[in-house]
Amino acid sequence: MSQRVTLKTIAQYTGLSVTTVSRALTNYSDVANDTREKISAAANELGYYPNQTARQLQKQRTDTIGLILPTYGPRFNDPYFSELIAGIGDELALYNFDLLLSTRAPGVNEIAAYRHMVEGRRVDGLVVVRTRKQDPRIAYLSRSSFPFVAFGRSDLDIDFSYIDEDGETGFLQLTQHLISLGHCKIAFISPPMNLVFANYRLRGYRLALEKANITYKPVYVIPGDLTRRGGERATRKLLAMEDPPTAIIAANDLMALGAISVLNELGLIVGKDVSIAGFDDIPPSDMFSLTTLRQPIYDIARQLSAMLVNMILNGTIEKKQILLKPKLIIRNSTGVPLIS
Amino acid sequence: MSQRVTLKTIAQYTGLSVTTVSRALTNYSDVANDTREKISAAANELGYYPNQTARQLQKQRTDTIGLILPTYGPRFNDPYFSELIAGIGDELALYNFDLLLSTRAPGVNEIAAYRHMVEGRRVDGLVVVRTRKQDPRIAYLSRSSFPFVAFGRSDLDIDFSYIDEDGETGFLQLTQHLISLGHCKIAFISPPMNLVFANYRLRGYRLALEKANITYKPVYVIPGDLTRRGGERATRKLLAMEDPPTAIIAANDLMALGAISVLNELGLIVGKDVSIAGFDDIPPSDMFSLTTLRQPIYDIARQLSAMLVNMILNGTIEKKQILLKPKLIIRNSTGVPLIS
DNA sequence: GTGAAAGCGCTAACAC
DNA sequence: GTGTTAGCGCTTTCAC
Repeated sequence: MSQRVTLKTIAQYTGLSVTTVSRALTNYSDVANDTREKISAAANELGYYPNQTARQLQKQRTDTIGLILPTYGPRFNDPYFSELIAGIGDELALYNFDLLLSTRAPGVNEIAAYRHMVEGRRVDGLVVVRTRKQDPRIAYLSRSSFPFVAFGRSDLDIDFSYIDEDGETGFLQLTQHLISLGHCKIAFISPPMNLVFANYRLRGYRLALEKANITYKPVYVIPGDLTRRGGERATRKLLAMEDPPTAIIAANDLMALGAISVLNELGLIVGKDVSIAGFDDIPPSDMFSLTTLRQPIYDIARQLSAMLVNMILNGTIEKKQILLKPKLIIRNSTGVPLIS
Repeated sequence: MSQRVTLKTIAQYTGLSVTTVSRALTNYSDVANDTREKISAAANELGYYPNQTARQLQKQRTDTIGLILPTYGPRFNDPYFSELIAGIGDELALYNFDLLLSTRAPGVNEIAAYRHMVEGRRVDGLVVVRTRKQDPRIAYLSRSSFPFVAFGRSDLDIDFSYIDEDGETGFLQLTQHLISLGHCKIAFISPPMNLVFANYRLRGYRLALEKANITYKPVYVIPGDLTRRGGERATRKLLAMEDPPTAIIAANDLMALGAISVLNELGLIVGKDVSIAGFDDIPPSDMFSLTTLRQPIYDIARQLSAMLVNMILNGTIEKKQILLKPKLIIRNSTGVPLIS
């Protein structure tokens, strides 16, 4: 590898001091015009590029934000994450910020990964996704007064910036849609109950039942894990019941797709024999004509990143909370129940 | 934000020198046992965590590898990328490496993003994906003798490490499968032709036709862009021809899914009215019973990362080239053609 | 075994 | 306008 070109190299080459070279190259303060030109000519010629690490150390800023993906199990594959990353990446590009990414399963190592980024000063801020009720990440970041934004709320008594979907209202609407079609045996495949949105979504579901005077049956609520496999397992259980539901609401689209694939396998017709609905409206969902609640993940990710960068750049203290209404998308996976 | 704890803080606290503290904390050389204990006690108490930036500057190593996602158009969403990131992230976690990620459309800014990571010394190595025939990224990295590995080959006369799928053999098999079913009007939705794998895949397709004495018809080859929308557009064109194909091979699953969605829309039955096949075997593909060539993206990503980290850690010079055979997965999207 | 000194490459305060 | 000095936080000779 050829000898690195540093400010020193240019300084020696031009016979000027390192300081002057630095100033000329960052368009700082007053440098004589011909000096500036001489220096940038030399910089070009020598192929100078500033060492970001040195700059970071000096400026105590990394121009980087961090994201640690909570991956449950190996080989996670969730369109949610690719939309998220695309949104964050595209937005950060506008500010010349970089994204430092780790994948880590929730648990002990997880906080270590956060410490590494935070206390190791690898990033200027963090995006926290899939918030949990007693979220140790949020507790930790808040305690460290480190800049962060979250995709989702938490049950902690902590004031922080977030964007979230109003899952309660969403599932209220969705469940009411099914009820209006004539369903009263409606099952719910829930997310892991430590996730905050699990409660909101479940609450919306229960509220709709209540309003329609349908008795809430706990056996109809099966815990899922947000993966397709999880959706499949839960659906199999539900359909094996002696009094199976006529409609299944999954807490996200991926599990709903799992449900659909089980129905297909059993030769049941989606939206006829059993109605299915989800949440997210990820790319494949329209192809299955899945009734769902649309959550603009990409846009939310962009907005979150913008919020975070502004916090960092302006040192903003006040927190911003945004609650979005998901949009009900009715497709053919939900229909009137068969007369039984 | 509370005062940062550095080596100096601990040094003052314990009355020892910064050097000794550093040595004690990195388990280096000989430090008296009680000194070491005293120091780690103090470090714990004060909540010390080494500043990674400073360490990087000193060691001239970042323990980070870079990935710049070539995103065509806004809101890209390709399961290919999430599998890739998952694989890289999981593997890097084993080595305590981080991943620095950018999204950038191919073009002028793209190389700037590479320069930023390479010459700005932000990373120790790079993963290049979706290689192109005259790939400026590979040319650049090779010229800079910067460690990198690629997912895919290139037409450049450059020796570098890569893993690639044998697309030619794959598409030969896939096309022969369709021919054996009785198809002779087989269309091909190609990737952008500047991508290296486009040629291999096209070549496999043509080779199969040739071997079966089927005349190659250029009108049956439509350029796509690897997205679902692109697959839809191409399919519409193909089906509107006066002599439409009975089978459509798409260069990747995403475009194949686009083809399927057009067929559904037109009320045509997949695998019956028209056969469809793809490449990748991404998660949704099995749900559409898509015949495809399986490419283990996640595993390839892990292996690529391992190769790269080894190059970095051991300063390996010799290049490694791996060509994998994709596996033909026959499902119901391909069937015998209708008698016409 | 421990410390002093130098330096990674850069920016910033202060002189002149 | 430009140079000198100091320092970001760490590791690494080289003395003692």
